[in-house]
Order: sequence, then C-alpha cells, then structure tokens
Amino acid sequence: MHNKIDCQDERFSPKTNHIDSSECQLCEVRACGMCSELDTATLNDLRKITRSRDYKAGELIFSDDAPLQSYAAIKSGIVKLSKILPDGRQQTLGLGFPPDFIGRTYKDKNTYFVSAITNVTVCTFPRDLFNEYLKATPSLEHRLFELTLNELDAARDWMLMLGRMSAIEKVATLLLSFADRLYKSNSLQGIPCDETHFELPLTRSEISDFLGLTIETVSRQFSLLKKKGLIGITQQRFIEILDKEGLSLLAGQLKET
Amino acid sequence: MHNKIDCQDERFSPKTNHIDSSECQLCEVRACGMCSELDTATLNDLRKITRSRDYKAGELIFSDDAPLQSYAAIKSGIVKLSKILPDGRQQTLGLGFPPDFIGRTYKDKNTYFVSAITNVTVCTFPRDLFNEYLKATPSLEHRLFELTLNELDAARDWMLMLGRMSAIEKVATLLLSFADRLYKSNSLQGIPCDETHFELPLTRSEISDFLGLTIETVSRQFSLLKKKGLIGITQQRFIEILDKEGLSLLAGQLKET
DNA sequence: CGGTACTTTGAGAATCGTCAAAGATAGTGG
DNA sequence: CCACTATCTTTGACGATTCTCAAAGTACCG
Repeated sequence: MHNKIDCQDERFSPKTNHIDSSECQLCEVRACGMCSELDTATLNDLRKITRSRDYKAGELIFSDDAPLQSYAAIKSGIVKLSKILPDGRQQTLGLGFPPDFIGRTYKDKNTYFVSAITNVTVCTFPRDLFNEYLKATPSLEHRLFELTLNELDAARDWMLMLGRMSAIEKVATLLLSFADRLYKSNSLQGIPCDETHFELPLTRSEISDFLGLTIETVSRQFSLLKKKGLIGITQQRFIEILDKEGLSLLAGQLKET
Repeated sequence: MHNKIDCQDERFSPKTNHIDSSECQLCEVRACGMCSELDTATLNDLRKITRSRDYKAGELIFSDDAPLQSYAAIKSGIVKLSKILPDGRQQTLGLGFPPDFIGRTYKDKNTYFVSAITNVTVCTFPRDLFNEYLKATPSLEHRLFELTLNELDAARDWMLMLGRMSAIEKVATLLLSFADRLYKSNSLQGIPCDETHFELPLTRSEISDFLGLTIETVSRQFSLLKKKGLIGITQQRFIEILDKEGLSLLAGQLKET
C-alpha cells in the first residue's frame, strides 16, 4: 500500500510527507497552479495520493532516462530542466517556479533532467493514479494544457534568444526576465520587493548553461554591463538594474529610436 | 453569416472552400491529426465551420501581431513558425507537417509568424466557434494537448541544438531529422521512398534561420559533409545519406566507441 | 584561519559572421 | 531552343565574437 503511493524514485532522498486538508487551503500556489480549477471534493481526492517532498539545492528530482514514477507540482523554490549531450555539454531548457507542474504526461519518461536550483518543496503524485485522475477530470487536463502552452511560449522565446542573440544581448535578456519574474513572484506572495533589485538564484555556470555560453563569457558580459553603468552587482549575486531602458535596448527587443 | 465563418484575415489570398463529408473521410490526416479522437457526429459539426484553404509557397498564414481570427490544421505541405527581432534577425521555431495544428489556443494572438514553405492546404476554423467546440469536447482538447506536448518536446530538442551544437553538428542533426521525418511522412501516405534519399524542402536561407547560422556557414558545412563522403548532393536540394552512422556520430547524439 | 567553490580577468586560438564575387539553377520571353 | 534575368548557392578572404586554457581574485563555511 505504502509502496504504491510512495513511488518516487528512492535513490534520491526518500522523505515524503502526507498532506492534510488545511495545507491545501493554505497552499501559496492553490489559486494559480494546476489545482486552481479543481473543486473541493476533487482536490480532497487528489490530496490523498499526494505527498509533500523536499529537495536540497542541487539535488536531482527527475532523471532523463529512468522511467517516470511520479509527477510533481512546485510549491516553493526554483527548479531547472536540462538536457545533456553524450559528451557532457549541457543546455538548460527552462526554469520552473511555483506553481509549475513537472513531468511529461502521456509518456513514461522525461526526455530531460529536472533538478533543484534552490531548496525546493513539491507535491508529488504517483504516475498511474494521477493519470487516472487526469482522464476522469477534464478541468484538470484543461489546466495542465494551459500551463503547457505557457511553457511552449517560453521555450520559443528562448529559442530566438539562443539562435540569434549575441552574448551581451542574452545576458541583458536574462536579467530583465529575472527582474520581472522575481518581482511578480515575490509580490504575489506578499514579499516586499522592487523591480530593480533582486538576487540572482543562478550561479554563473547555471547562467551559461541557460544562455548557451561559457562561464567566462557570461562573466565578461556582467563586467561589461557594470562598466556601462547599466547594472550594479554586489556579492556577485545581488543585481541592481540602474538603467532599465538601456538594458532593454541592449536586449534587442526594443527598436532604436 | 458568411462573415462570421470566413473570418480568416482577408489581406492574404481570400479563397476558401467548403468541406463536404466525403472529404473528411478521405482526409489523409484523419487518423493521426486533431480529428482522430472525434466521433462522426462531432466531426460533422466541426466540418460545418471548417473551410479548406490553399497557400502558395512563401505566403504568410498567420502574422505575429494581428489578432488571431482562426486556427488551422495542415492537410498537406510544410509550414514554418518563426520569430523576428526588431532589427530583422529571424529564428525559425519549428516546422509544421500534416497533421499539425496551428494557432495559439486560449490567447488572442500568435507570438510568432506562420508561413508556407511549400504549397500548403489547410483546414481553417473560426476562432470563436472553435473555442466553443473545444470547451464542449474534452476529447478534442485532449488530442490538442497531446499534439502540444509533442511540439514542446521538439522545441526542447532544438534548444539543445541551438545552444550547444557546432555548425557542423547542427547541419548533421537537421539532415538526420529530415531523413527520418520525410521517410515516415511519405511511408504513411504510401509514397515510395527510402531512408537515405530525400528532397530538402528548405532553401539554404531557411536552413540557416532554423539552425541559428548564416547562409554561408550552412553552405560550407554541406560542402564539408560532401567532401567527407557522408552525404551526396544533387541539384542542391536532393540529399543522399551515404554514411548514416558517421553522420550520427558527427551530430553528437551517439557516444564515440 | 584555511579550504573549497565560485568568479573574474587575460592571452591566444578557433569558430562563425561579414563582405564580395563567381557559379549554378529555374523561369521567362523572344 | 536559346539567351536573359532573378534567385539561390558556393567559395574565398578577412574580421569579430566566443571559446579554451590558465591564473588570480573573491565569497562562503566550518
């Protein structure tokens, strides 16, 4: 019985916890995540097969080859999706923020890795049971469809960046994107913040994997942006956007006037 | 009445045709496309709001800024999705083959261009009416969800290519991908073909937009592959794969032994 | 305080882009 | 049938951007 439910791959930290009903009501991502379309009864049913689980920064959540045993929804923290070429070259495909859903529905494998960038808490759902819910609950499938469409939009935006932008444009684009995303995410959770200051949750190495560059090139672009007075950097991770318009111009999404 | 149905943007070739019921039965993409999950009654309903439409090679099908008036399903031919930076740099996001669906559901705009690579025939559906069908028909939404997941998988494969592959690897990957896709597509339609000979439907310029390279670099990689004896080229467009394993090795997806 | 991991900076090399020109192909009209 | 043109492709020379390799600097943690 317990086996059936706790079917997360046990090679990685095996700790999972049951979810009680008050937790769902209090869940920060209840309103906008995959659960947002579910009525209380359905949510309660789903809750019974759901386990909460924590991952430390850097831990692997799903591998790209092991059969997918469960799906997950991010409650807090940031994850990255990535692919690796046989010779070790790595490309990050996108980031997952709360309340993103992770796992490839309708296939028994992910074709990419999912790993924790920061400490992460997720709700996990055993694959087989969740699939049955999905089949029986069109509103849930509808919500997942919408989330998937958003992911596809994001993937295509990054394709333009990867294929056609210079190193400096890529870095400027990433910074603007983070400023926006973190601001919205923090505001939503009631955390005081402003649009121009934020902490980059990624190392230079993670950034380079995301932008299709090397660490050194990324570092050079940061130095360049600082020298141009467009951004300020403190402690390597804390970014201040000093000239948002200038940065947007560099990012190449605005037409020069 | 006619306005309501023929709401395709009229700036582009305005010719549309009604679909009669026998046409749906004979449709080449009936079995695997978005219609595959629909029963006869639903299909007949949908058919009433559907119009067939032809586009010549090169024609624009959907723009990236005009409000989306209709969706479409590809019956024959190949389309490309692309984005353009304000300064004119272009990136192709993917190709659409029969029976792909085109158009962003649940948003009133595409964020990319869709244009015909070859001559193309599509079924078009007025947006408002189709949305109502979609809401009322979970099986249709399920099918579109599956197609979208496949698109997302494809987009992520190309992200790895765009971000981390060298020019020669990109070209090798593209050729292998086309050999496979065209072989499957032709086989499905009963067209005699083999896996090693095919006609590239893209110009060098379209290839370069797809791979995130320049025309010249693409051309040089073709010459290189020819010189290495991995491929043969006749009339610039007809490709013969002479050494599939060697090409796969170059594409970087196989581990060197 | 020392060790580890991350970041920055520099020098030189490789890859890819730019500019230019010549070669090939397809379509047009005489 | 053959020039003629427009478009696409190939090739070359050169330059710019990015990568590689190496070393020094900085932050973090016990």
